Amino acid sequence: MSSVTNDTPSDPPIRERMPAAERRELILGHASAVFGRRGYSGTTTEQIAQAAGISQPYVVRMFGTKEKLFVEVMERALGKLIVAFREIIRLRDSGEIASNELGARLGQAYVDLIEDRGILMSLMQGFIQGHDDVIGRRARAGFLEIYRLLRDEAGIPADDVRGFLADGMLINTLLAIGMPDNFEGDEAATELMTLSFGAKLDAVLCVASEQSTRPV
Amino acid sequence: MSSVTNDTPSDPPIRERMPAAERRELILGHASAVFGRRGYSGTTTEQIAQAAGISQPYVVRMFGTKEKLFVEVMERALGKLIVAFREIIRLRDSGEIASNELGARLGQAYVDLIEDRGILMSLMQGFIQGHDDVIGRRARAGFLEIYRLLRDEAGIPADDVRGFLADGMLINTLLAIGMPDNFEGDEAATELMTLSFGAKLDAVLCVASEQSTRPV
DNA sequence: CTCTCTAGTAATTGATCGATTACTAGTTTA
DNA sequence: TAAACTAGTAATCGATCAATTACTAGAGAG
Repeated sequence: MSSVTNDTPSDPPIRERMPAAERRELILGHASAVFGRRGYSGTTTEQIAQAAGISQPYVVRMFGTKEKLFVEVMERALGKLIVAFREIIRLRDSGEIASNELGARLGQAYVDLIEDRGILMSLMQGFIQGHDDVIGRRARAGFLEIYRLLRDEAGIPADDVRGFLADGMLINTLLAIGMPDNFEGDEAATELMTLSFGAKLDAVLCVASEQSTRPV
Repeated sequence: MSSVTNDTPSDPPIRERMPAAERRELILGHASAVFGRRGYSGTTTEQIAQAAGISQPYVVRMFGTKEKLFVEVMERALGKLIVAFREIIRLRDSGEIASNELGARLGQAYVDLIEDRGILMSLMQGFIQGHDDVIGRRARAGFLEIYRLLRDEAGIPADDVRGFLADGMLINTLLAIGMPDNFEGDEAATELMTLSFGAKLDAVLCVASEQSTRPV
């Protein structure tokens, strides 16, 4: 009797048995969503297990500890962000987009990642966990990796990179605070989100209404 | 036998007995520091009690629940932020500072609040807790309160307010990730912090070295 | 001096959570 | 087809934590 409470990542038909590598990726996806919403300490391995439709001990045994799972989630998120940015830089290098468009396109690539909210949110939850020895160290390294990527690989002036990251942190904060799901037509909230999410606003509010009415 | 492990807020000589109102404020100060570092779920009432030099049940009984204590910490932090901003606006209204300086002075007022890191950090920990019904609701209201204050009372154009908040969120993230305490001379980290903290960089690194070598 | 608050603690409790152990069913291989 | 490995679960354990209870000491009022 597998009473399963599935979560965001587009529930594929519940399969009973699955190669470890595939199960691993599935767990990471759900863990990303739950950690992203509830934070590291606020998330239980049981919540992740339920989201992934498996038993709690299996989650723990596959990753060793909750902490190791969280670090893997962070690394996966960071990896996806870096891939997205590098792709834009590649398009610039190959002349497919103009140099003066680079910043805007990178910004769009960032906002596009909201679609899977777990990516940006689990990263942010890691950033906020700076006091933890192992998570904090990984988070700082990851943050600086992004900074160097934008400055050195993309060739963006340092203070523009700072501004870019600042915009990103505001976006993260608005998502983490749950503004898209709970603004209830508030005029100030609407204005601030319009300015922050730009053309992606519709998508953000759409993803919000999908993901807000769910358990976990 | 009062074996006391005091925390940041400039340890006054340990007094045995104290009026409730005074004790309350003392607890709020220490709770702000601990919640700011470890987050809501990551903090135990015992850690707050040790920081404040009292017993764990006393902490709980004075505020009812951990959640109520956290909300009070948030409200106190928000209050201090608003007071700081209103003071700058008042100086502008009374002509003591020029209108075109307003943004810079508000920014400085924000950065000055880093001195007591608990204020900005406990607020940020609240922002990140958007999924929680009661904390999230309060956090959203507080965030929008700051937005309206800057836009309507200070009269700053909406998109400049957005930029201002973005800069603030980057500062918060750099503090929360523990960059000032752990950058270890890294070139990129130094550059980013210089750009973000500006003239306050020295003070930030100083507070860091004071507050990093402590328990809790 | 004693009565009565007020400020505080020690002890404990029930719930929760991460982790471990011991098991089972399904799949592959020889 | 039997052996060996892989994918999974159920049961449980020890630790931790917020909260409650029941107590004690000190200060002020009469």
